[in-house]
Amino acid sequence: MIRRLSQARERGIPEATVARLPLYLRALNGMAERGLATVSSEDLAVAAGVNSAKLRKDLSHLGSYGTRGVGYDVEYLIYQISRELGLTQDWAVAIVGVGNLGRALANYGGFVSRGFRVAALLDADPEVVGDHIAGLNVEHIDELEAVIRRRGVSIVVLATPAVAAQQVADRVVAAGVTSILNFAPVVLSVPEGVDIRKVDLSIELQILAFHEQRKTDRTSGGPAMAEEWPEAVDL
Amino acid sequence: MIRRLSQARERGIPEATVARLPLYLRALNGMAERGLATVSSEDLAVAAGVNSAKLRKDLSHLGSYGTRGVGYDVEYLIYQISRELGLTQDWAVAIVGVGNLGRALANYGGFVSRGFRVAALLDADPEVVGDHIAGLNVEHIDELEAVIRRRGVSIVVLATPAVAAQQVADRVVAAGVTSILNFAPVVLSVPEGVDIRKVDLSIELQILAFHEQRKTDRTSGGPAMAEEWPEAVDL
DNA sequence: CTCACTTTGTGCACCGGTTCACAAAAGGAC
DNA sequence: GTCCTTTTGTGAACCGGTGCACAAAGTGAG
Repeated sequence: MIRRLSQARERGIPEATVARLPLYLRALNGMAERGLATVSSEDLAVAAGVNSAKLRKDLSHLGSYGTRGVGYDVEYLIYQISRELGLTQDWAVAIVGVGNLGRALANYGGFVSRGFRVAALLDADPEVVGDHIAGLNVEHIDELEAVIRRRGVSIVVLATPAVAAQQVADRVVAAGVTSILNFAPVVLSVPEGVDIRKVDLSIELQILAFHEQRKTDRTSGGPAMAEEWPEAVDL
Repeated sequence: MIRRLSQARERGIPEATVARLPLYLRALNGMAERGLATVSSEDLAVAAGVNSAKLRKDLSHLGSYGTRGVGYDVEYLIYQISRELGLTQDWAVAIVGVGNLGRALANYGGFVSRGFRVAALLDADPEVVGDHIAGLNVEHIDELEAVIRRRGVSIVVLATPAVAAQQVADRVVAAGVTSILNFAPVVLSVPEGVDIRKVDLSIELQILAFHEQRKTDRTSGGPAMAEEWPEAVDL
């Protein structure tokens, strides 16, 4: 029996689906460790914290890998998702900026585990250059282009101060890198074709604060709406 | 002239808008520092990296704070967004888990700067308890409930290992906290009414890898689609 | 074989969010 | 005052994503 692979995934998986595939993968790995051979969309959906219809639609974008009346083969599905995400190959990652966050990222086990390998740590501070962190030698930012080229770095993680981020991003892009994970709290501008993902701790907290405020407002009467706003507010 | 405040924001600001307000706020603060008095939606949109129509619609959810033909008053808009996000009050944050990531978060300046104050650091490891980090004494996780109560903690940041996260989340919720920022790579289950936001470094990398693979696939011909999959793949 | 049961894959209606495009409003020149 | 310019605020079309609900496809019992 021939699978119509090119039919189902001929062009483009929805972005929302791509963002959930790692979630499914993590749940599936846990199941594989516990020795489960097959799993229903319902069970996997619960484990991943999503709706089961959504899960089935997501998986249908990769191809028709389930068996009606049975479910999905855990190992096979792990392989298919891994391949789709590109985790069957080895990605060399460079971390720029070895402050507290950069250090944390370098030591973060989750990076190394599946497909990703921290291939370089770079910093501008001569005080930090030469340090050994997570088995790696911290190199000077001047070496950026050479390191990217020599070690085949294709993903760069920016953990620099905000002021340095754009400048480093420009050099990284010029060196041919097209995937950047940015932890600096700035809006980076990069040419078309370069993918940027942003993780912003303070934004996450502010969103939480908004909802928290709503919750507490509700219990203590409506908000006081001043017509004039306090002129001497210190922001 | 009386502003119809309760009209525009009578109930609920769209979630997508809330997520962008911190972005606008950051851009506005930069402009205030540079001494700008007013700003047009176009300029602010560019600084925040969004479409100007979207920005205007977002701001219109807070009220009608612009002046046609002129733009927005920078200071006034900063105040309105800050108030809407709940940043005019002081939020006590506890960080649970003082590993590399917890340490990085504790030292992260962006937390303290606007409205947030790290009020406690907690860990289960006796080796770490008693350490001084970022001017705070690391306390034992047994003190969790007491610390939350005594210091009025309303937001908890989870930076624990994955296995401990759910357990800590349960205790935190039982202690009355309803806002959690989770860095552990697990799907937490919490009762209705508790807000969870999740930051997952490895998921971000996997999404980047997916797009990176697409880009490189395109340059080196279509992907080779094996009908049989390698049986002895090591995942 | 047929029948009963399970579970996938998907058509379709719905919904939140984005974007365009423009009327309404404000300011300035005269 | 009128006219022209600028920029906001929003109606309406559009678009991607969600979830219901069900037909199709598979298993297993008899």
